[in-house]
Amino acid sequence: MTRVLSAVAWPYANGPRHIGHVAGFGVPSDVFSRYMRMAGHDVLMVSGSDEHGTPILIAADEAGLTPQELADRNHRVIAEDLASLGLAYDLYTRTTTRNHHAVVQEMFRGVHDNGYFVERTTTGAISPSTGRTLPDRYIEGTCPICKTPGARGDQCDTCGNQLDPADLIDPRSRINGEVPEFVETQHFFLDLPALAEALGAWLDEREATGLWRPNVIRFSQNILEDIRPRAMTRDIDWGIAVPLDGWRENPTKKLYVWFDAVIGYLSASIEWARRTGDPDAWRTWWNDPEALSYYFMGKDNITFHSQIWPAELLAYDGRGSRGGEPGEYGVLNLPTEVVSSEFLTMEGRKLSSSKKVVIYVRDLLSRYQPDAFRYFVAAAGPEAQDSDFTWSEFVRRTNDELVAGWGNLVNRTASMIHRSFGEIPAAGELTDADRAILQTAEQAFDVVGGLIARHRQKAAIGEAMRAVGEVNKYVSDHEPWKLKAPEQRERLGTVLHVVAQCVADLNLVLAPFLPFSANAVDAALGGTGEVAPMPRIVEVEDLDGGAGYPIITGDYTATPRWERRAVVVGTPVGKPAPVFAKLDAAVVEEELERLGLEVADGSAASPV
RNA sequence: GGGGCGGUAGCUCAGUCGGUCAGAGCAGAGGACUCAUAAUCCUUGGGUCGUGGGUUCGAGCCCCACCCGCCCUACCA
Repeated sequence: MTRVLSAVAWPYANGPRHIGHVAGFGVPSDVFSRYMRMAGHDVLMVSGSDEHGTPILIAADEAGLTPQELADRNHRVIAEDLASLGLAYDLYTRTTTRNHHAVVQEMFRGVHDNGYFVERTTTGAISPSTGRTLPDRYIEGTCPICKTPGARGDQCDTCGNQLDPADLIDPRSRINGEVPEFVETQHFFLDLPALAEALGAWLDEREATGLWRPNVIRFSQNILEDIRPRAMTRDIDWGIAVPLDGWRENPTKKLYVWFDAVIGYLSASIEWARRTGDPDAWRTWWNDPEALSYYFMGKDNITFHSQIWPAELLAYDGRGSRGGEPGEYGVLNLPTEVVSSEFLTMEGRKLSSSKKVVIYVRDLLSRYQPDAFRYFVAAAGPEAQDSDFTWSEFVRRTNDELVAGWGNLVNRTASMIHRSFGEIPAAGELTDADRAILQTAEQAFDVVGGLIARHRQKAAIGEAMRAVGEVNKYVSDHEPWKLKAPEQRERLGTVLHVVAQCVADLNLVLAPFLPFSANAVDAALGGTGEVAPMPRIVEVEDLDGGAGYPIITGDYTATPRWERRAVVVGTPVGKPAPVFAKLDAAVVEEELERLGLEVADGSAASPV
């Protein structure tokens, strides 16, 4: 047994999350974590809502709410959505807890005490009325190069040139239209050059394992070449206070949201431990060098997980070129693997909440089964390259593969057993063909499990579905519906027993991907319907006296093992109800209309 | 501008060390079967592997240039 930390990217709480987000970090991390639990490992899966930073402030202003009110609202929505998808977190929390603030401040002090912050004075834009930092991209004006109005402070979308916001002609705040003020301001910069050697050594060691996806390791090594100190504080009044005298009291100096967000993996582990009643329980995942940690995210987050976060850990531990000592958390493990997904597009376009090219998780789940979406993501998601979600493909995958392939196998199996025996029949003498199909089903554990462990979920579910096809073929080849004569009854029982065993095997193999239907399939074959434990939302008190909030948690100790469980002869099997809902072909048009797209020629969509 | 990734059948995508690597699924065509949500099973057509060079006995695979798409570019998260 190995301890495995599943560190899942923290959704940003400026609004509800769309299917691209959960396809990138949600489904893959849950499939992996469920599998690792079944394989007998001690998994701790943590995440939470990322609630600081400028975009939250802006969204709150637009909604007429305080940032905390906005974060409260969105945290709840996001948590409910993730739980509805069956994502089995041990703890899904948030960054506005007092526990998180305290852990972040301890990390800051550790890094500071070890000398890995440098103070620098920079020129930055602020909003005169609020004193808040105005990030480059929240300033707009006329491009000094191509003279196009509406250029952003960081880049002109028209001519593509990178800009300095101070050079914009007639600069304005995109937030409230006022003229930004450029002021000198003091900030703490993480001294990444002093950590570069240690980061490089860690990446080289990781590369040597051959496990990281090539694009992730190469990208990570590449960004090391031009490494500079990076500001870890901001002029903003929403966030975590800088825990130093003279800074702590300053209401407009806070820690950079990314400095605190990645620490969430640690703070959530600590919060989980405190809630279990064993406050040091997190240490076996973080201080034991044998423990493994996997970080799941979209590709836009790689730099924060393969550079900023390990740099924070190395600095806290005192493992950079300036030396130092670990703080009270001890020497913390660096990531074993940064598992990054690519991007999901929709109908050929980039998903964008602001441009309304979007399907929110909640909307999807209000109309379709979570497992249908999970299946699509596992089978056709952006695992190693961008992939496209289209409604026609979603309907096809659901109807032709899930319903017609797997659902039908379950249904015909249960139906025949119910009609002919009413219970799981005993097997008589086995033929070579019987043994062969049983072997195929049992081997699926090794084949599929090995692929999931290597983060090759598309190949993994493909192998599982290939095995489903072979069992369907076995049923067709052996035509149990023709074995009607009394002297054929033992053979009929044998065939149905074999099929029931194969279905039970493949159900466990598919359980990490399709947890809801795994329970339904188990029940259809007379089981208890509890092969895939589900997460739940719980309202909790803040551990340190702050406001209460909802979390996702769950008890996953009943997870079955990743191996064949012999079906029990005599288990009653009732008349089955279909496990998967077949989708009407009309949903393609309905959904495209909802998106403001129209069907062009049956499959492709074009703008209205 | 710089860095990275990708372009393979009508569609969506696999192709690990250069050597059965021209592949799968779907869509199309034909057949078998009727237990099952008209589901299942069998057979079958179809590709200049983005373009142009190069290395090699041999190149989707390695090298160079170019075209197209996407990501990052450090004060969005």
